[in-house]
Amino acid sequence: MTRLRSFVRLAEELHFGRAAKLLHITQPALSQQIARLEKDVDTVLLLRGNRGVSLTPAGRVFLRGARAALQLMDETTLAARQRASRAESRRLCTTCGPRPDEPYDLLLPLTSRP
Amino acid sequence: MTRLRSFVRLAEELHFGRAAKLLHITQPALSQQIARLEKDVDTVLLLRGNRGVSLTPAGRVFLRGARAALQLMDETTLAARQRASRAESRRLCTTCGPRPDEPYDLLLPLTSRP
DNA sequence: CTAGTTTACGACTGGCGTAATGATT
DNA sequence: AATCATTACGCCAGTCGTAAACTAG
Repeated sequence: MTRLRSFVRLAEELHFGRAAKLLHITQPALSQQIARLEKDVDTVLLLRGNRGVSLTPAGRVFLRGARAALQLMDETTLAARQRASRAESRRLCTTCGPRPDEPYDLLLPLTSRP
Repeated sequence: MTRLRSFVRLAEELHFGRAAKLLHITQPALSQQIARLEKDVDTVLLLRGNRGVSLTPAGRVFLRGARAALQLMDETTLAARQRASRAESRRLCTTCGPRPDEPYDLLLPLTSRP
């Protein structure tokens, strides 16, 4: 996951030094992350030039997917949290009873049910 | 990432033992993964009953997102690999020249260009 | 020599497996 | 007692940071 975020940042900056700084890690650490990512995907995602970095076609493809996946996970995490808070506030509300999709046995341990 | 796959599998099986077996890890390892995942998301995703496990509303929301994200990453990895292979075979083909979206300087090191 | 990336290496953290503990029927 | 999940703990792989090495201009 961290590797994906690092890759996206690097693909935006096209410069290991700047990207590493923005990610609050050192340049070698970023280099290792990318190396490992490329090894996992088994594909060269970017080309190291002496005056910076450029994306390969595979890298561009991967960038789109990585961005989408990261955004999806962020949204999902947020949605789950919000869903939990909503259930929580409803559980504390004494006037509203349980609903079909939210039975008490999914919200409370059996021991602490009223 | 592994945690997401573990969670999805567990959500399908609703049983730590079976899910762990299918994931080829031990039950405690799976328990720890889920615990860390819930800590990261800061939300209870599933409720441990004595006769199995059940998803919370937040867990169901998270499950959908996790499934989508995992599938997206799988597809992306595959797509990147295929893109790389395609570029590779085209690079080896002497009759087809470079295209606008595939300039030589992204496919070859500067030193080994014709 | 400078700018930029990678390699080497010691140290730390995370995650797994085994074994023990807890809780419920 | 039996079943299912969690906690405790030792161990190994992964990852970080510092420092050294490599490459191209």
